[in-house]
Amino acid sequence: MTRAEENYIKTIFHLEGEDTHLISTNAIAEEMDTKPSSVTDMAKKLADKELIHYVKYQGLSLTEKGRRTALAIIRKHRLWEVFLVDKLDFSWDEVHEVAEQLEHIKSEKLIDKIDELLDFPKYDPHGDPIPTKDGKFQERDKILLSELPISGKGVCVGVKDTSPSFLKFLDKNHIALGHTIYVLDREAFDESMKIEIDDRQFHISNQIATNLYIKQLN
Amino acid sequence: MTRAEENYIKTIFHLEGEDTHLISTNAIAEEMDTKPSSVTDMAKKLADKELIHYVKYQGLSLTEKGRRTALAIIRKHRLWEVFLVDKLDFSWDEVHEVAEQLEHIKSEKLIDKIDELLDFPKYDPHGDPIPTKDGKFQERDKILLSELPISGKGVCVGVKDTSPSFLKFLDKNHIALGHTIYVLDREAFDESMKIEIDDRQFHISNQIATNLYIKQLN
DNA sequence: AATTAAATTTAGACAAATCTAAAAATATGT
DNA sequence: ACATATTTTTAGATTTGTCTAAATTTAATT
Repeated sequence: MTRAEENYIKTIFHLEGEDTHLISTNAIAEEMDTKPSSVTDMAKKLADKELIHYVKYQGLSLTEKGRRTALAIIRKHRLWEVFLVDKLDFSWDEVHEVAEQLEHIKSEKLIDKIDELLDFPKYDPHGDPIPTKDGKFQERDKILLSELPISGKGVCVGVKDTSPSFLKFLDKNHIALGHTIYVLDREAFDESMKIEIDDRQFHISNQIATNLYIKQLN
Repeated sequence: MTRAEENYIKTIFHLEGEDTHLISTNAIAEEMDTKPSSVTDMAKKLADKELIHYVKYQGLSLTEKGRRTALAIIRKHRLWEVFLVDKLDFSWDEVHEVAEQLEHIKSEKLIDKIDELLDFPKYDPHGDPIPTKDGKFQERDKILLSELPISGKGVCVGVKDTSPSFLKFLDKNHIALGHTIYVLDREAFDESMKIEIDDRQFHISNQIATNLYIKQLN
C-alpha cells in the first residue's frame, strides 16, 4: 500500500461514519483538499485492490478488507498520538501532524511494542477509541455537552473538533479530559451555557458546547 | 527534501568516508541497487539544490550544506535505533529496516524529545557515533580486532558489518559490545584467532576479526 | 418533460523517480 | 598513440499521483 492509498482509505472511513451510505467523490476531494478527478483515478485503483466498492457516478464505500485496513491505520495513528503525549510530553494540539507521518511506518512489531510500552491504552489524547489489533473498537457512550440538560452533570471524555485552535482554547481555560462538568444554566437565545468545572464557573458559547463530548453521570 | 533525495545524500556521505574524494555515479548506483543513469538524474537535482558538487563525468561530493543534511538524517537513524533497542526491546539485528523508515519523519521536536528520552546517547546499538544536533560527532578511537597483537587486550565497541546474519552470529556466541577480549593466539596461515571473552575461549575466522571494532586497552 | 445546473468521469498533460538503449566521454592496454 | 573497453550521460519511455479542461451523467427546476 502506498501512502496516498492509505490516506484515501482513512478519509473514506471517516466520511462513512456510523451508517452505511455511499461517499461521493466530491466529498472526498473536499476533505482531502484535492480534485474530484483525482479521486476518480484513485477510486479505480482501490476498487481493483478490492479495498472499496465503486459504482461509477454513484459513489463508493469500503469493503470489509478496506475497513480492516482503515482500522489498522487509525490504530497506528492514535497509538502514536498517545506515545507523543505520554512519553514525549507533546501537547494534544501538536500530535496530529506528526502522527500523520508515523501512521505510515510499516512494522507490525513496532506498533505492537508501542502499544505494550503504553500499557494498551483504550483512548487517544482526544478521547477517540483505539482499535485493537484485530480491528475491534468500542465507541464510548457519550453525548455532546450541548445535549446535557440544565443541572445535568458529566465527565468530559473527548473533543469533536481537534483543531489546534480549539484545543489551545481548552488548555487556556483548564478544560481537560476527565474533569466533571455541571450545567448551571442555558441561554435560550444563543444556546450558550453556564457551566462549572473544578469549582470554577464559565460561560461558554454553543460552538464550544457542541464540540465537547461528555459521559453523562445522572 | 524528498525521501529519495535524503537516501542519496545519506549514501554519498557513507561512500565519502574520511578522505575527500569524488564519488562515481557507478559506485552510488551499486550501493543503492539502482542504475547509473538514475544517479545522474538525481545528481543534477541535488546540485541544483546545492547539496552536492557535481562535475559531469568526474563524480560528485557533498557540499557543506549536504554534509549537514546527511548528519541530520544519520542522527535520526541512529537515535531511532537506540530507541528501538532500549525502549522496545528490539534486537540489534532488527532495527536497521525500521530506522530506515523512521529517519524520514519530519519533526525537529520529535527527534529532540526522543534524544532526551534516551538520555542523549553517544553511540547507537552497533557502536556508531550519534551526531549532535549541530552536526558534531566524535568517532571513537578504535581498531579492528584483527589488528590486535597476540596477548593484546581490548573492549568490543562496535561492528563494521551490521548485517543481521553477522549480528545473529555474535548473539549466538554471546559476543556483545562492552565485553573485554584477549587475543590468545593467531594462526599465520589463515589469520584466524584464538580469543577469550568472559572466561570462554573461542576460535574465530579472519572474516569475524575484521568486522569487530575494539578499543585497545594496552 | 425539457432545460438548466451540478456532479462525475474521461482525455491529455505534468512532475518525480525510475528504467532501457544508444551516444559521448574517459580510461586502459599494448 | 591508437584502438578497445569502461564509465557516464542523454534521449525517450514508464509509473504514480496529480492537475485542467472538456465531455458525460445525474439531479434539480420550471
